Amino acid sequence: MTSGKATITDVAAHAGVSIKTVSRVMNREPNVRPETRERVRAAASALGYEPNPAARGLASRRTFSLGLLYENPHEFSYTQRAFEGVFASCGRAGYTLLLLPCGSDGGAGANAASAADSALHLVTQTRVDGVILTAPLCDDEPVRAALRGRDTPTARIAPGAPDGLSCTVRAGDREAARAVTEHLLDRVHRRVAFVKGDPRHGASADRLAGYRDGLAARGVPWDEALVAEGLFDFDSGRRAAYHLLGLPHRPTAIFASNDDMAAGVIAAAHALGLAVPTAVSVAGFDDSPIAARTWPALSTVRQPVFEMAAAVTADLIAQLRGRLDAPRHRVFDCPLVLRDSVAPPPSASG
Amino acid sequence: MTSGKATITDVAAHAGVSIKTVSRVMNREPNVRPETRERVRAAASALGYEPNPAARGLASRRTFSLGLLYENPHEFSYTQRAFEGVFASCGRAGYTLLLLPCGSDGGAGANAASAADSALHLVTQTRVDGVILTAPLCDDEPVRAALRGRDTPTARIAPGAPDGLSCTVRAGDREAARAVTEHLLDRVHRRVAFVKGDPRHGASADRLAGYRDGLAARGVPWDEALVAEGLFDFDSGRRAAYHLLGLPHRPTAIFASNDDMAAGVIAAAHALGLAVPTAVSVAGFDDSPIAARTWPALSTVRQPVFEMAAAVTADLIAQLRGRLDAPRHRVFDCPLVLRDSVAPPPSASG
DNA sequence: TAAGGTGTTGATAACGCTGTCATTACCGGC
DNA sequence: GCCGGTAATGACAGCGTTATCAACACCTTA
Repeated sequence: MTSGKATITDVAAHAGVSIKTVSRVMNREPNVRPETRERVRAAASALGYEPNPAARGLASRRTFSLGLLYENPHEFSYTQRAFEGVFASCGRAGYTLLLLPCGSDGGAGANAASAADSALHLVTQTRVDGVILTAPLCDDEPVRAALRGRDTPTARIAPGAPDGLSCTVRAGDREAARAVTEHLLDRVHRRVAFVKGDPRHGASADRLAGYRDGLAARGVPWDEALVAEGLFDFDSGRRAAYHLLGLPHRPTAIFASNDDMAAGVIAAAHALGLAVPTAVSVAGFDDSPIAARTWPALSTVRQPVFEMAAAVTADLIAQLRGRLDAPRHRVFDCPLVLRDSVAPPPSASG
Repeated sequence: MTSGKATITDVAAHAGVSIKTVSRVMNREPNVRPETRERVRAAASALGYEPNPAARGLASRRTFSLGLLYENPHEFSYTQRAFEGVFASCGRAGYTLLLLPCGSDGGAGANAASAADSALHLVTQTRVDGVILTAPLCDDEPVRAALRGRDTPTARIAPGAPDGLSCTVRAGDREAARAVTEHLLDRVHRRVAFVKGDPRHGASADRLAGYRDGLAARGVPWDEALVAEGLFDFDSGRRAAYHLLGLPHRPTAIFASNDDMAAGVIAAAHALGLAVPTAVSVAGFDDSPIAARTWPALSTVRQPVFEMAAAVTADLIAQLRGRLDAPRHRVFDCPLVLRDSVAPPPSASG
């Protein structure tokens, strides 16, 4: 194992072929005699040869790397789980991943225009072959316009709606939210409140719609008073819960549309001296790590972020490789995860 | 703003200079007349020129990118906060960041040998200029040996001990752990238990030493029975708490050496019907996001991961740029963050 | 046997930049 | 006015790959 300074020329000389043949072997191109292929392989590994990505990129006008754009997320560790999934697919395909953080102010008011600028800048500067957009960037029109302008192939994780241009994955947000709502209605009472998510996320509207669906399915009338605003972060969940639990006729269950907000709801209930789930039931959404760490542990919906991210990334790479038959849009099911934050059905009917 | 296909040759022609001069301007090299520099700048921006990183890398034998090696972390969001800090410094310096996940099995028994292999492979394959190692990889001897063998400049975030070769940042783990212990001792009682961290992390031993220091400073004898094993994850914290709180003469305070374990301790206490902090006080370490999300919110120690990561990265880049006078080792202070999980001093002395 | 594939290989020109070194312009001092 | 030194600029050769196209070997088929 020589130090990795061998070049393709060295390998060619060692194997007694031209550099082009070595290139063919390294790139798994067809039309090389198996015997030749093997000889080149042997020479390459004997010399410890590793292709130089810069030279490869220069000659082929490709970088074999993708960019992952993200904003500092409210959603607890959602982004990191997405990273892992994207990585898994990149690794398998021999791609490299560049992370491109957007909107430096990790706070609430990330500036969309500047996110687009930084996205554009980073994409042109680093010349990635494709870009992956996580929520809420995937629904950010300026960012998307910038990318379209550069003809950058794009994958989007959890956008509001698929389009004709990019690969997308989505969770069955609406169906899952409906299932949670029905679960709550079946196990507890009639007064199930809902905490909305950040309106910039496409999923927020879907989850709200699912809540309405669930209500309708169980014949419970929609009550505007039981719907509170939220931003997908802990604090907004807590605030919403203080509001909801302070209502004259307070809800007996709160469905927060993500886990971080649900954790806030639990904290607020504790602080108000309301036991969970005895006095209030709580449900979340995502099955993020925090869901198993609250007390009581959160009943929620498992959003398979890792698998979703891995899948779109694979689709994007397939597309980059010219496979036009690759799937473009996927929807993942989100099963219920029942833990301890929802009260069992009352023994006497309510 | 033409589409970014302009090359250095176009800019040179447009500005009426040689490509070498354009190169000088783009690289901020000295010895270019201000007037010339300005003319080139104007031409570059008129043409929307962006240097091609592959060509640059090929010619200069540098990639202007760093690799960040990490393992799937037990520590809640620690890694992600480190990412952000590393990014901040990379962005400022015009470097790009490649994430290199190690030890694919995200679980407890990450294989050290394979981590070294994958580290080595990724480094040689992507030819990064330098590598940043997060805990516990920063103390992994096979990984470090592999990097040394390639002469890859390295920065380490939170290693057990600095060395002569790499840039490092560490937190004042020992001092902070001592402060927590003293705080607990001062506000509560004599029986303060300790939950150890993952022995692979250098910081674990320091925090334990700090606990001993604190005990000694307050004249409280060391009691082996009050020290439980842990692995920095929620479950190990919960298990340790069940053990500790089941002791005949149980502790009245538990100092878990990170926040995720402390969250486990709180969950266990709740489950056992012991109110926090009335019956048991709990303290954590890190001030990770979960610390503010438990109920009651966790008193802990703020480890400034973002700032630490940003600092080492800047140091590493300085070194890559040949600045030999750049700082090599930093230690950050970790202030106490007092919240609601520690009982106030008893009105009658204990 | 000749014509026309198909599979396999190589020579050589890019790719867009930086490094090296040569060249020119300009300055001050004697 | 000549010399040495330094600032400013450019010519040109790589850097290590891939792409293009030509060349050749070998098989069919007529």
